[in-house]
Amino acid sequence: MVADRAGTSIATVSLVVNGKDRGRVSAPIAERVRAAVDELGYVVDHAASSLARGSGDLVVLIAPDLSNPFFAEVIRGVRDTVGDRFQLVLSVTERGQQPATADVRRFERLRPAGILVDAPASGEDLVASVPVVQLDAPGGPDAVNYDLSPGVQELVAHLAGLGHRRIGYLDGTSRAATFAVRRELLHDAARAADVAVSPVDARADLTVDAAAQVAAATLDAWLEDGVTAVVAAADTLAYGVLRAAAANGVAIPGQLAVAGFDDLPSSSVTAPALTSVALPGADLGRAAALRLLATLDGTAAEVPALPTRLVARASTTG
Amino acid sequence: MVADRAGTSIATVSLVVNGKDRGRVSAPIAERVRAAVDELGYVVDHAASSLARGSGDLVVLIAPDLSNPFFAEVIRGVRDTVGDRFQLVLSVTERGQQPATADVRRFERLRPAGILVDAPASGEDLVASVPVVQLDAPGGPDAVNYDLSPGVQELVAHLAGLGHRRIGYLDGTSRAATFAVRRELLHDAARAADVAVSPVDARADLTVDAAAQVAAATLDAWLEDGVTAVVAAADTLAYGVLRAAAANGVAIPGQLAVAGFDDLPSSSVTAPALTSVALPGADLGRAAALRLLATLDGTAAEVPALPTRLVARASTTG
DNA sequence: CTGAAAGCGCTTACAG
DNA sequence: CTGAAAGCGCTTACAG
Repeated sequence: MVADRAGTSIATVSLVVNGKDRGRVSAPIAERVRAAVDELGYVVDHAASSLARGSGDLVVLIAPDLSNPFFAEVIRGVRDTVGDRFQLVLSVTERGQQPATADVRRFERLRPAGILVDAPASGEDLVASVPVVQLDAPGGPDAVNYDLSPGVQELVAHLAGLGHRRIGYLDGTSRAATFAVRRELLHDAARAADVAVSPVDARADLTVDAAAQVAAATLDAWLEDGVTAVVAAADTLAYGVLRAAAANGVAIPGQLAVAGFDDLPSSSVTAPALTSVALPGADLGRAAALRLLATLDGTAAEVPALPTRLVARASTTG
Repeated sequence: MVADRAGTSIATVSLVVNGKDRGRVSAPIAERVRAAVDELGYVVDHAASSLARGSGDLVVLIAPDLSNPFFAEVIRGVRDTVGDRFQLVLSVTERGQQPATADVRRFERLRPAGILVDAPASGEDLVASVPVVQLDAPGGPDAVNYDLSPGVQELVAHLAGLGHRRIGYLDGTSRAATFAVRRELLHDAARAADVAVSPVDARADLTVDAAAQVAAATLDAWLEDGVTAVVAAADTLAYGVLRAAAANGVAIPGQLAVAGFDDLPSSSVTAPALTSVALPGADLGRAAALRLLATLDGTAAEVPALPTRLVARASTTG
């Protein structure tokens, strides 16, 4: 340890550097240490510090593949909340994969203070030797979730109000539990509103390209089945429907109304602008981070589910 | 170390776990160790391992705020290349900030094998005790860059060919060097093609919302100045122009043609679809990761600049 | 082929 | 108020 060139012991330096010098180290000595630290550009070694301490100042956030811009919002919320107290590091899964137990295990090695897992594969048992908080993981323990019901009900009421009696559903291939919930809630709401959901099965990876391909292959089936509106499980999927419809001369919303989930920033500039159930990503990130911090402080805070609502735009209203 | 319940020494376990047992540990013993490891769910402690070894198996990628979906592509390229050999961890800056020296310093503590820095603030001296490769950092040492010239020239030729004689430019507020280069190249290409660039100054943060606001406030000035086409420094900025134009009844491309940089996936579904200089993000990530791996292997590979090209769509062609 | 031992750079009781 | 010492869990010469 170079900084004992301040003429003091290693232990004293450690105390000062970690701000534990209150009433343990005299002011002039602490000052000398700080000066030496500055001069030498010293920075405490994370590995050694974690080892000695038992755990470090890292918070890791494991998120699905970022091709869905929704996660950028979530990350921003986490980052703003975790702040300076911890160092946030991110990990993303491979394209189309959801975070799973193996990912948590791999990051446990880093001895983080805690782990955040966004949209994990359902049915995984995400326990670790450090606190874990899940995001958007309906049914999971220690999860912070959206309350999707109001948004979905608004959406169905909106479509029913516009006269749609039969809707198609473009699902994601994702194994995240939230997608199962979206589908179910939509079916429930439709039943209650006396709207039929077409049995035509369509599902795609969460990218515009993949969705456009699936939508192109499914458009005819939907129309033949009498579908007048398609709900996609995510905005990126809905973009694919928009693209496929444009390519095939299907008028939106004239022949087919389209809606999604997420309300991404770009959903206001699509052709036409997209109706979507807004899922405030940054809020989710903030809430989860807050919950993790509370757990670390020993003040386990229950976090209520986050509200969702419908944002109606031209892709349904014309 | 629990796993010496295999009836062997700690050292032997370490050798086996790290795959260094070839010709050092007998097969039956190695097998016994592996069995014990499996049973106990043992996983080597990263902090201790890094400490003893001097450096770990982490590769860190420091990227700007992810609200620009472009970076998701870059990350994917890096992830696919860095692969299993290293563990990729990401760090993102605060909204609107570029990676800087302080970020590199902070991650040095983790003793990564190497650090990748995407679109750093220009003028930063990003040296570290571990290899650093920069991405999209014109002028930086050890940088992997785009060759923007061909794309920009195609863009200007495209606009000139459509009869535009005076274009506006919506710049980003980002301090990343790539934005300075985009602006300069556009001016150069315009001069060569006898196209004027309007002196009307407009710059916005790289989000659709911010850009829409700036564009709304600038539209009149552009039109009064005789501008018939606007080039935005990034697609997200161009989306803002599209939104502002739609809100103000400015026809695109009739009254104003619009183009961007990046060619994001959603640029094919905007209203109208956006003309853009395509910057293949995943390729950039792959090239930079390859270069870092080569450096780590001692085989410093020079990586040529990545090609760019124009993708013309309805926002200019009508 | 295997094990005992030193050492990686810190932190934290503990003695002084 | 300060310092000497043990120990965090590994890896790697080194001796056997």
